[in-house]
Amino acid sequence: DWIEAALGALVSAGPAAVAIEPLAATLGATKGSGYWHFSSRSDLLAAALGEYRRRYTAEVIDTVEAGGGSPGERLARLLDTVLAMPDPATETRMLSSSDEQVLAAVEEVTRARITYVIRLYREAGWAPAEARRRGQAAYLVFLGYAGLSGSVRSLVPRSPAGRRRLRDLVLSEVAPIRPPAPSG
Amino acid sequence: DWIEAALGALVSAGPAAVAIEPLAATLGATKGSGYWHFSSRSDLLAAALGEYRRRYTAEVIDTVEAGGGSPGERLARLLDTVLAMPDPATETRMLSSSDEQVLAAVEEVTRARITYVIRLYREAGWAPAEARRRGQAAYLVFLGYAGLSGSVRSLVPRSPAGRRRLRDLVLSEVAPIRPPAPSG
Amino acid sequence: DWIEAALGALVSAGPAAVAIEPLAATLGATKGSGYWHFSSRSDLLAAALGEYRRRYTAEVIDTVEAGGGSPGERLARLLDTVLAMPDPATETRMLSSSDEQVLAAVEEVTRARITYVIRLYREAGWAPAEARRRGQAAYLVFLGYAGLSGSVRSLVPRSPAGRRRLRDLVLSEVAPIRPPAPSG
Amino acid sequence: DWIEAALGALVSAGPAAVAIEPLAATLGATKGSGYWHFSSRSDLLAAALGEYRRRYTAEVIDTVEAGGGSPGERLARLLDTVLAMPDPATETRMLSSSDEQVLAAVEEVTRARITYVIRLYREAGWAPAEARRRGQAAYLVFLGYAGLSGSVRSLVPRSPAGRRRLRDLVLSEVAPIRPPAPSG
DNA sequence: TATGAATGAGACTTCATTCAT
DNA sequence: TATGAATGAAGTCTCATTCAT
Repeated sequence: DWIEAALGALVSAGPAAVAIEPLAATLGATKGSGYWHFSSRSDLLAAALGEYRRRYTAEVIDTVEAGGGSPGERLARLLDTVLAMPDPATETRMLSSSDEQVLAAVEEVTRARITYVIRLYREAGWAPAEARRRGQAAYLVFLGYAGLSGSVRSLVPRSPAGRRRLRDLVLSEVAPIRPPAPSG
Repeated sequence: DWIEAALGALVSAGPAAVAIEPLAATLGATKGSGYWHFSSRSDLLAAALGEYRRRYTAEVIDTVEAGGGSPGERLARLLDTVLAMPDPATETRMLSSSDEQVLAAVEEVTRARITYVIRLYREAGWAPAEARRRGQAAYLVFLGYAGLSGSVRSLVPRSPAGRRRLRDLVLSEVAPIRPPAPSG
Repeated sequence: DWIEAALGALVSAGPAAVAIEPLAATLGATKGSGYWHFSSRSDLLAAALGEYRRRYTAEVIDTVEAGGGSPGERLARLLDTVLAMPDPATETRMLSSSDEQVLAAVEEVTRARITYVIRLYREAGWAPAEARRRGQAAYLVFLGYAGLSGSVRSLVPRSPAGRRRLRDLVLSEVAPIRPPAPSG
Repeated sequence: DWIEAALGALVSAGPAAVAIEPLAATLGATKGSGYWHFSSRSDLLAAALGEYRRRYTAEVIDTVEAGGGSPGERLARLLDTVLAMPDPATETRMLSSSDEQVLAAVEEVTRARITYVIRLYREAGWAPAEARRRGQAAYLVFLGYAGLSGSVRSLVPRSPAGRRRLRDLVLSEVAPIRPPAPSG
């Protein structure tokens, strides 16, 4: 229904597309109906953002955690999941919105995600400062990947094998999760 | 004049802001005037994108090259320059556009930039495949940084010192430019 | 309940405010509920107007009459009452409505009020034509006062003392109720 | 054109009717055209109110003054003019508006008109306080007349003769302009 | 080289009203 | 006796675009 359609618009076309009239047209409903469910466009957007926060952050983390395994295994699964997401450009569209509401949601999900990644590095045995650096670096690579995926696909690995290679690059070189061997 | 104002709008507010009506208001001109200079909004946007390509890619590379030095020194200067750019969110806004024209420009500048970075890694002595991987990783980090800079500033280093630290992180860990010592 | 709220809206914001949606919001009820009680907005308005006719005309006259006294004393009390009414702008709002229903109510209350005032002048001993003239003049002053009270408060006496002065002005000069002394 | 139509709507149907879409329909133009001439509905209303202030206050006073004569003659001409105005309900509609803009205009014209009437009484030889009382009383009668004219026509003299009688009532009884004879 | 005027599409919002349950 | 859901008209506003001068 409306929330599903709003989330769809948000993910596939960005916050600007979360508007009552076009969604009504999509749903075969009238705008009056939209204004029954949501008191304003802003209200509709809030609902879509709430759903986004849930599905694109909390649920992903929960699923990864539910799978268990070592921090490295979980980070690998997390990367596999997020690199395989359809519409990675969603991330970039939200990041580049100038809407306060959107920005607040972006801040929240970003913080939650980075916090989780840093936690994985901590669990893997890295010292706090080092874990933070690596977690941030890994997240920046993800965002960059999402940005390019949405536009210049030719410059970014899109095949499963390519994505696996990128995942391994992050895991072993960009921000290795396996701590250095105890001694030289 | 119009092109300057259009570039300003592009850089500070994104492709969507490159529109004839608001720019006319900014310039104290009339919409009719805008349509004399540019046959359509698309035409105006094309001009702004051309200017963007020049100033935000070619000129930056030329300046870095003109400074000379080792590949490592040049990459360091390049990072210093792009991390210090005002409005880093511009990158994200362009990346998230759905306009074909914008996307074509994005593809062109992205390709040129990555090609240059890869070249630096080549010059530093890395084998082609390795240089490509590192160049891409470095560019992804830059894009991620630009994305966060435009929205969640609190999560990204914005101070000169913080930027220097990020630059060094890229140079020495994420995608080291100094090739491994010949022997163990 | 609904009628009370409708009368409140009528008196404090005019006939246009007697609408189902806003009243439902005020009452914490739904629009559907409103349409159960009243078949249409017009029906609701009719109910509010009926209540208005009762409370703002018949009851006022009855109360004044119940107080007894000479015609002059009763007119004085009537003026005190109507000049002290909260929301005198109600009168003006109804007068300026273009709704047939409202206009019919206005005609009815106006006729009843003027008739009563003329009766007081008749009882005070004035000849029919003279009583009619004075009654009308007195009512016009009241309406003018109500009009200004709702907008340009600074130009109209709002304090109890000011209202008393206006009342006395009407009673003794604008439309004196005490008939001229029989002899010079 | 637009201003004329806006004034027409204001005078014949009240401030609420001064809206861009309906006027566009009336004029056979498009709303876009309206938004070319006026940046907003508020802007259009401001223009209409400006015109109203001019024509329904300043011009009336100027014309009356231009005719010359004693204060009594001028007040008589003023009353003849305003009692004969088409759409007297305009006054009531403006008085009962809740729009700040409209109220400000109402305050301005009311003040200007009452000031002028009081001046006539002063010129006729009345002391300041007395002139003020009479001026206000006369204006209240005018407003009351305007209110009833717009709604309950049957209760108000509409014929030229009836209006003349009302004018004379004001001039000689409600608020006599001829000062009392110097001595008993 | 512009300006002024206008058009029309698209989106926002408010309500009176209807209707199945 | 309601409630929830939906419709549609009417008004708001912003812009890209066109065009005569």
